[in-house]
Amino acid sequence: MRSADAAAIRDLPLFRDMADERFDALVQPAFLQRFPPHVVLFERGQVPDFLYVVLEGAIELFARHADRETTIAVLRPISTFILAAVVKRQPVLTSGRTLDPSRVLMIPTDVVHRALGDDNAFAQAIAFELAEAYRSVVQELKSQKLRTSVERLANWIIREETITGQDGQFDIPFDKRTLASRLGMTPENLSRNFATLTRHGVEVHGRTIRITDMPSLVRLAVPDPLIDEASTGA
Amino acid sequence: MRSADAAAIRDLPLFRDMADERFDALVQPAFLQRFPPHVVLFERGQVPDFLYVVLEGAIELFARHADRETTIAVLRPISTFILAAVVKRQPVLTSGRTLDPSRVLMIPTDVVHRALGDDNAFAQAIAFELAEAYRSVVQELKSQKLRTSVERLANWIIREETITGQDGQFDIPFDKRTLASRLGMTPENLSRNFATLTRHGVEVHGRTIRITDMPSLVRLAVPDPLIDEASTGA
DNA sequence: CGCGAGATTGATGGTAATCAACGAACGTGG
DNA sequence: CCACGTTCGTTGATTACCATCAATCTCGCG
Repeated sequence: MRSADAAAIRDLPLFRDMADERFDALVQPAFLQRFPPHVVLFERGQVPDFLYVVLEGAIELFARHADRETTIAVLRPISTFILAAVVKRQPVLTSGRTLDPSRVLMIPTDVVHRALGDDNAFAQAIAFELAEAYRSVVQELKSQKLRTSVERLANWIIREETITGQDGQFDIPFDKRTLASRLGMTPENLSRNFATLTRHGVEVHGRTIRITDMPSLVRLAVPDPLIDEASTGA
Repeated sequence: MRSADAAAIRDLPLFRDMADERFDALVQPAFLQRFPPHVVLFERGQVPDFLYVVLEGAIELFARHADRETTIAVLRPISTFILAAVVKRQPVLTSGRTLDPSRVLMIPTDVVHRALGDDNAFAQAIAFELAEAYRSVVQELKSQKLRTSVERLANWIIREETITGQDGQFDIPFDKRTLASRLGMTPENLSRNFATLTRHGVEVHGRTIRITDMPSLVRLAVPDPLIDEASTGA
């Protein structure tokens, strides 16, 4: 593993408070894998053999049902995923695949469990991580149940702009079809929603989005901290 | 506190593995409160002072946005709630109110945090509890994004029947309007969906639901373990 | 017995999915 | 270097699903 990676992982909330030797015990048996884009890392329904940490690239968690498919989350560096299934040793509820070329750390489930039992700081960190993940899905559920699709899009734009540049402009970090799936709509509907937002202070050129009239956009979006605000990360 | 309550709480996954003295330290400073129906226990946006455990009755977690409102979860005995906000000391994302007359145990946040730091078994139990809660919301999100409203209702009926009697009949445990909100539809739409299910092996009389043709109902519902199956509870 | 909350039913409109066709961007091979 | 094909996105037409508004019904309870 690159030393830059090791440092970055070490600094994750999940590992930050561990003793050095414990951290080593966790990371030594781990694999660092590189994946091309659009590769499935695991299928839903399997008890996971590994806890994953995305170091580079992007991972999509998605679910299929009948002939429908939807994106549950898109993970960007540096985040863990399928922690809950690892902790409970239960089947993962989603499948996972790369969107971009990605580097992923894979820590065997048994190793995680050993650390969970041995190290109280680690157990606490896992509790924090899961609490954060839980809150984030609740926000997603609220967004889905309380907003129309164009409102979800508008709020996504506002949030993305604050995360990235704050210069009123940014690029969509993946396919529009993936964005549509993330936001719970069809690609066609996403197109139309972008067209609608044209009348509310948004310009779209390819993947580039520019906010020309933030007050107008905010008026339509009605952002709500209890739905949109990312945690401070503890 | 009634000794039957104490025993029941003691046996919760969250507390089961604690040493006796730790459990006492947690429960001694707690309050046992009795609430009438339709009383708000806490409002969204506040950092919670207590971790709640519902011992009797039913609690609804709900969210408002603009002039819309939806039910995020209904808690029945014996479950904890707003654990994630307590663990992270962050504002709760939902408000909470009683549906029925309820008895609720309230454990001060500080006390929970002390136990979290002191007791590895408790920290692990919290991680498990949060993992379970996380998975449950992910299932809800999948249901919401991948199913139509009549499918959600059909699956809810199947699930409820297996949980309660398995004699093909049960009572809806709350108002139909609450059920509608839980399932993400309007009361009017719930009515129509019940009417639709009449043609698929379901009879409804007031709050009583009887399944007369399970294969037919299953054919419409297409239940999916990764959406509908409750955890074994560890 | 009559009131009132909850539930149902009907009529209508809006939101979003689907089906279909077209257009733009990109990569490949001739 | 350009023709071609493929993929992705857009646009249009239509349908399905669901919300809303309004009226009526039911039933528990004072």
